[in-house]
Amino acid sequence: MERYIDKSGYMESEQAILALAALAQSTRLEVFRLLAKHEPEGLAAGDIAKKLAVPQNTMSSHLGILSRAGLVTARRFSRSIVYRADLRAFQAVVLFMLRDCCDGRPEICGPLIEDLTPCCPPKTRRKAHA
Amino acid sequence: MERYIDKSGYMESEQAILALAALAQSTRLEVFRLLAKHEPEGLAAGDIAKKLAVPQNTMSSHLGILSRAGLVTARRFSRSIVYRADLRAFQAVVLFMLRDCCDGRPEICGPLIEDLTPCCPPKTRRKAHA
DNA sequence: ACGGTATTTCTAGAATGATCGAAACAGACC
DNA sequence: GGTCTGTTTCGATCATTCTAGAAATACCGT
Repeated sequence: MERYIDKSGYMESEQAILALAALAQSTRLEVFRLLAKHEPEGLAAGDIAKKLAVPQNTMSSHLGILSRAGLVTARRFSRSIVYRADLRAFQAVVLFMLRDCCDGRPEICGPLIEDLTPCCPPKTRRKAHA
Repeated sequence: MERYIDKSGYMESEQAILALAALAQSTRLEVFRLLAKHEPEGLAAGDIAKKLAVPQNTMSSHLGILSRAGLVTARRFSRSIVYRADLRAFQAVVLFMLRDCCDGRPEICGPLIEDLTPCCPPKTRRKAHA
């Protein structure tokens, strides 16, 4: 891990790896999807732990990892700490992954982007296939 | 990890975690981006190892992990084994992540998808910011 | 069959990560 | 201050992953 420092664009890559590693764990993946679903209100740490049936301290550790990865934000409301998914950060990771894809030949990855409409097809776009 | 088996949609989640874990490692992330850049021709295992300055056996292990995660495909050409990025599989992971996002309220994650045009803006879309 | 090239499997040591009990910390209410 | 509730930090254990040397496999040319 400390061997790739001299690569150009390393900082961004390091950030992406932090995010991917944070998501590559079942509990944390569920947490992120749960928080994405509960945008923009967010959810308190205890509620997340309860909902996913994980001890509070274990969940706290996971939330810390997601937070350090920049994928969630934490804000205190009196006693509770409300977590929210940072969808912009997630978007940045995806963009990083696809940045130089196909070396600028749209015919390769174009159709890929076509279908990237998860829950809400934007104005001028519609899903092309099943 | 063996505690979350009874969750609905587990198989898909397991697949996503496999992919995310595969990408959450600097060498493998570089490999995937390198292969994405070299679509659709692909690259031989040895060339990948050389390009990223990693021993062949270590690289082979990484390629095996990416392959088992479904993110790359391998095909033999005489002596060489040519690897290719499976961008469809990557797309599936992203779609899984965003599936139920915002619980069906387009105003939340709509703008997110707006900007998801990495290298090749599709027909009716153009990049909105720098 | 032999030698050479390309790649993978085997193996083991070092490093990293997950889990959770127990203790500590922070805020709210009386 | 005392005592709840909500959350995090500490510490220890257990499991997983990274890495690469050495050996094995697969294919090609002669």
